[in-house]
Amino acid sequence: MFKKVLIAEDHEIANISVQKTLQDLGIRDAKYVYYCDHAVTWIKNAQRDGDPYDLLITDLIFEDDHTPQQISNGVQLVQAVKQIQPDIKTIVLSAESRSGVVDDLFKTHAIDGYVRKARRDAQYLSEAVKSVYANKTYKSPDSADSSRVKNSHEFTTFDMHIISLLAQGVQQKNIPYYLQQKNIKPSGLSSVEKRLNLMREVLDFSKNEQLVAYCKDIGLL
Amino acid sequence: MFKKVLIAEDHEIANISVQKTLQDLGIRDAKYVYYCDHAVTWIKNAQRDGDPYDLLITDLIFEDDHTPQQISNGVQLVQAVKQIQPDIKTIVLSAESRSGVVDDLFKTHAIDGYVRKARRDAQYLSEAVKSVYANKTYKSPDSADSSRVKNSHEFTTFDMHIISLLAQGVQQKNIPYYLQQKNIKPSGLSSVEKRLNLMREVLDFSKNEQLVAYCKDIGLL
DNA sequence: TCAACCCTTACGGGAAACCGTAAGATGCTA
DNA sequence: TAGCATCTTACGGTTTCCCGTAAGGGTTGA
Repeated sequence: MFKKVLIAEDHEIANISVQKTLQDLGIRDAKYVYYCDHAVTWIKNAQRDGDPYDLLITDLIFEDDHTPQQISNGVQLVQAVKQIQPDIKTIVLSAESRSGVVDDLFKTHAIDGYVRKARRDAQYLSEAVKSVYANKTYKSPDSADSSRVKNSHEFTTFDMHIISLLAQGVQQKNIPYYLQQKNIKPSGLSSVEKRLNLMREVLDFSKNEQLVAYCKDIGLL
Repeated sequence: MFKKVLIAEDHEIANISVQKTLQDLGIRDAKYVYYCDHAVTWIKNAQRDGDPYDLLITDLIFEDDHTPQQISNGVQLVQAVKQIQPDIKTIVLSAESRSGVVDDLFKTHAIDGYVRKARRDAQYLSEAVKSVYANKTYKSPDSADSSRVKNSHEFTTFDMHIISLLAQGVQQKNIPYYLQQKNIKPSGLSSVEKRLNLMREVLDFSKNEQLVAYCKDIGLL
């Protein structure tokens, strides 16, 4: 089993339980911190001292309490930690249920496990730690049934820029201007219109409001 | 200190920590349940056996896991329990941060304490239990900010119907038809337009896409 | 080099949404 | 009941959006 584990979780109540779960798994050396910056410091120091951590368990959202922090959320923390110690295992523990966000964690940030804070989260966390220790990835069963991909659409960054601008209240006819500002390749109004039309058609939508709602739901916005 | 305490909290991780917090306060007889209906049963039986509970600690939101329940959230639970045993003390433990909701809990449902799930929630919970035992109400300090109401907008059910229909892809000009179907009072197209215009103005938005995004963000959709 | 192709952009007609104005309906008060 | 206020609806002109067509611009391959 893992020897050294670092827990980054701002909620005291959650933090306590994670500690207890790890104890029940026979993990003695568990350090728990309430801020992302502290987590980075401990990872750094352990690495420097030749006694690195085996596993990082982190939340996604850390609440701002007016203590200025360099790193303010779990995604940034995972990135920073992997830069310091690329071989560290990571499990994310969060209430996030949107499949887009969770899938992105595995795909883009190469996390090893995801446990959604829900009914049997302690049990699933225990299973996650065991799975990850066996070099397997783990996703708690109640999280993210991304199977509902019916007639899904692979959103490009171009798509996301457009939808993001719409959600910010930019008028369609002004979108080309904003795209040029960011040096995004197709910037013509017709291209924007064509792309929106395609997205709506694939997803069987009729209005842009649906696109915005859909992207919010799956966590792309 | 309280003798008998009942904890209703579906998240295992949170439940474990609440138990531990109570133990640290010297409370031995703490029963913990994961469903509202179970809570009601235990309150009833204890009352019947002449050994009632002194305190109920409950979450607000209980996730549906396909186990059919009579009572599905903390507000309903508090109401039901007070009907069985009016003198029981109640502390709500929840992530809810909207001051309106919290204030309503104290005013309408006469709860004795509120602890927001946040950084020092375990510590605040401990303080809450002690305060409530001393017949004082308690509200955790971080749940206070009712100041962020800047240019907020109180959404009516009418507003929500309109935005919901938009998010479902209904064309604006067809919304009157849907409103009539549901016997919603103003159903004219002009009324819909006026209302949308007002909402956009109050929130300083220019497009309906922003309204949809906003409602998704604050959990109204 | 030319030609075929794909991607991007420009244009124009028609539909929908936006917005101001005013007429009608409802409700309250004197 | 008359008068006033408020809410609802109807109607138009303007803007924006939608969508099909076609022209420009770059790449590839014979």
